[in-house]
Amino acid sequence: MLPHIHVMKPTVISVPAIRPFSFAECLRFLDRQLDDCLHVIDGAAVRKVLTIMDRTILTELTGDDEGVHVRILDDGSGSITHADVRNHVRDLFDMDRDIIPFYELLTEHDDLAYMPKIFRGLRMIGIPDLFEALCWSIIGQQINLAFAHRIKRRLVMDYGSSMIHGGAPHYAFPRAEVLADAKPEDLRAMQLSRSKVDYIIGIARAVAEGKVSREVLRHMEDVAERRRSLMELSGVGPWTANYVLMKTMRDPSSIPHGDAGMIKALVDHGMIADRKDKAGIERFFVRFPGWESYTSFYLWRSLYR
DNA sequence: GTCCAGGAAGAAA
DNA sequence: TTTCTTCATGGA
Repeated sequence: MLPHIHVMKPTVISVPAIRPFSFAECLRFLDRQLDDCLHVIDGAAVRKVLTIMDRTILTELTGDDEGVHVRILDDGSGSITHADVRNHVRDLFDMDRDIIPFYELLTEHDDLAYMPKIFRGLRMIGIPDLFEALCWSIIGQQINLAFAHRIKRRLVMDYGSSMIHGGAPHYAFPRAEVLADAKPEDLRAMQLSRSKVDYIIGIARAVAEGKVSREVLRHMEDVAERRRSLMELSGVGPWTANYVLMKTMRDPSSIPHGDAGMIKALVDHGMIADRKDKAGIERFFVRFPGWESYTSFYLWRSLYR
């Protein structure tokens, strides 16, 4: 049996994007001082454990205006192909989308025309793992993001796996099979509400049993059916369903209705005067057909200037 | 003390 | 069907 030998020259995979693309702008969104435990910002690079087809690898992502460079720091079991990594990163940074039509719509809007300039190349950062997206959105319901990240960190550190690099652990979100068997009182101790504990365990079981997955959703007739299906899960309302459709399923037309941050951005931009002006919000989005998700994401981005 | 955070479910009206 | 109430906690 051969001894395990470390590869001296780490593998680097280049992933080109459809321009305009800006890795710096994507990094800016990831680095919001929110202490996200699922990636580590290190200067111009971000280290992140990627879960691809149920296996984990540790990567260091850098990039420029042309794309992303993926350095494999730990290939885990070694069974992930470069093509799989490339496809995963393309999805994570939404790199195959032509966002010029979106920029044209923004430019036509007097109060948002600054966005294609200031945020140029920003892509909607996704959450490829459906279970993570569901849990994260449930954790974040109705509480501020800093608090939500603290709760997520406790959950991930207790139930997630990690890969060591530079003496520091890098975490992957827990598998549904693990959280399906978690003790409710242990989750409750992480300052999740009793309701959210029930939601998360229930969804973990549904995902572990294969009742809910990206594949199951993808095979449905249309977005409306996917939305209905997600909302059948206890704990998933309109906001969460649309958030998951945006971040995981890459639906271009889902709006996170009721989202506190989005509404604040609309008020800040003078699009609506009253936070509960639903009709005003509907009127606003009429100007961005097919780009409602991106518009919501750029509105979120505007909150961190 | 009050109000708001990247809401949802169950009860009440 | 629409409108409260409750849930959890922290910060402004």
